[in-house]
Amino acid sequence: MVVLTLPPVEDPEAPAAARAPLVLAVPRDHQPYAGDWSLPGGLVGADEGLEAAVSRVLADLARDSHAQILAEPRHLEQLETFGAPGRDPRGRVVSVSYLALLGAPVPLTGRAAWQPATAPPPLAFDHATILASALDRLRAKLSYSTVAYGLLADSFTLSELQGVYEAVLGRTIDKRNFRRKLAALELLEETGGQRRGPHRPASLYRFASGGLVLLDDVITT
Amino acid sequence: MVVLTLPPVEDPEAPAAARAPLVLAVPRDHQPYAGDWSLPGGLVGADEGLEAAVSRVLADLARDSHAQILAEPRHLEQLETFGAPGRDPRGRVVSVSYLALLGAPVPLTGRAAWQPATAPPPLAFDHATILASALDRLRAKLSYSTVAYGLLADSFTLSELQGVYEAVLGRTIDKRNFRRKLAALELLEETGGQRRGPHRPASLYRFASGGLVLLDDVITT
DNA sequence: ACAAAAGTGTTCAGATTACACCCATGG
DNA sequence: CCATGGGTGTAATCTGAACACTTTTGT
Repeated sequence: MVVLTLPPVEDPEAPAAARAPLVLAVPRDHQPYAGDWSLPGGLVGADEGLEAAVSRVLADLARDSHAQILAEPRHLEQLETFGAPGRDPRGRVVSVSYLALLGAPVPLTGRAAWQPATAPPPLAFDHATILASALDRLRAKLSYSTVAYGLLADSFTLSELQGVYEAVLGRTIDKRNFRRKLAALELLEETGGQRRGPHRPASLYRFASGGLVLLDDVITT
Repeated sequence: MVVLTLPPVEDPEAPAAARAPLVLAVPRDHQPYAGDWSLPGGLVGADEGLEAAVSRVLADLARDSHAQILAEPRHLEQLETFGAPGRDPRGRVVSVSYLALLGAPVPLTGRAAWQPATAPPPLAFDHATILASALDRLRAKLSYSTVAYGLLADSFTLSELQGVYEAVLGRTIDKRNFRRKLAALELLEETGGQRRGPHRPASLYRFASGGLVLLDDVITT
């Protein structure tokens, strides 16, 4: 289970790539790999669907961390399945990895913690591989779908949306071109609300079609 | 295991969509779903990797069908993992599906047979879902990668390559634009060989980089 | 008034589309 | 000599990239 999110913007002057994704990790205190971090996971019950097991793992995490929002990620999708013999020294384990996206790094009270996803601490088993595959998938999907919604609140400003693209793709995007392209795609609708601050207020938007939409091609501007 | 290929061109006048992909299927003679067709598969051994199990299943198929080529598909990749309880009435089964591509529908001597993938006979279990997901993936991937190589021989003419795109995408493509784009991508190299027939000989090409290459975007012409 | 982010057009280059004819060979 | 598929160019349009200033608010 790879749970990813983006930290809030701290230094607006910092390069886009500096706002790196965070991943939810749990420290291991038993062998093997004691002291390393691991991605949360769990066994699938004998009569449990894969999605059901994912929900259960997330619900447990939410309880342990006193962060209810973890139980309802904004986006959830299956990634790869890993089954090399020897990936767990204790015996044969096949793991079906899932990607969960959250709108913000909610504070966690338990042992789980947010770690930088692009430069994580040492990870147990083949979890570094699993994490890398999740990040690749996320980056690829930003380009041809609306997955960005998974990393935002229900309503958001155009600058916030642009910030998600910049943070995940690791480069800056031209504001005017970004907005023009977005307007042409007709995916967003104004909520009517505004985000206020020590500056001109920004209109809030939402994705017109709640969930994931695949595009022919691409936000690359 | 979804093994796909394309039939040879029969009527050059027929619309591109008429050359529909074929899928390798095996008739079931036991309950449940006796009389239906199923996708080939097998159990993963206790100390066997997933890829190793796939190779074994393919090798068995190749032996039963007297078609050695089945054991070495041109392309192989993991697809989705299916684990809903009740997908097999006999008990809990989790299936990791794989996509294998072949350059041609080799003749089969055993019980396995080629079936039209887009309008298959009744399929057992959730195999229709698995097949549909494989076709979706193949179509999507043609647009942003060189998977087409999986459905061709080692060397091929530009018209054959174009035929793969037309058959899988189900529409015709302009010959001159297709070739111009391909030239710009610099993915192909001439083998020096020629394909002869009752017409001007065609130069043979191969993909310069043996395997799969992902493109920024797209052959859409 | 000043700082901060929101919002908005135009120009240029490269890419994509549409479109039709001659060429080389086998039979 | 004819049928068959192989191979090639150009003009019109669309799309993507680069680029800077004015507006609205909070303090």
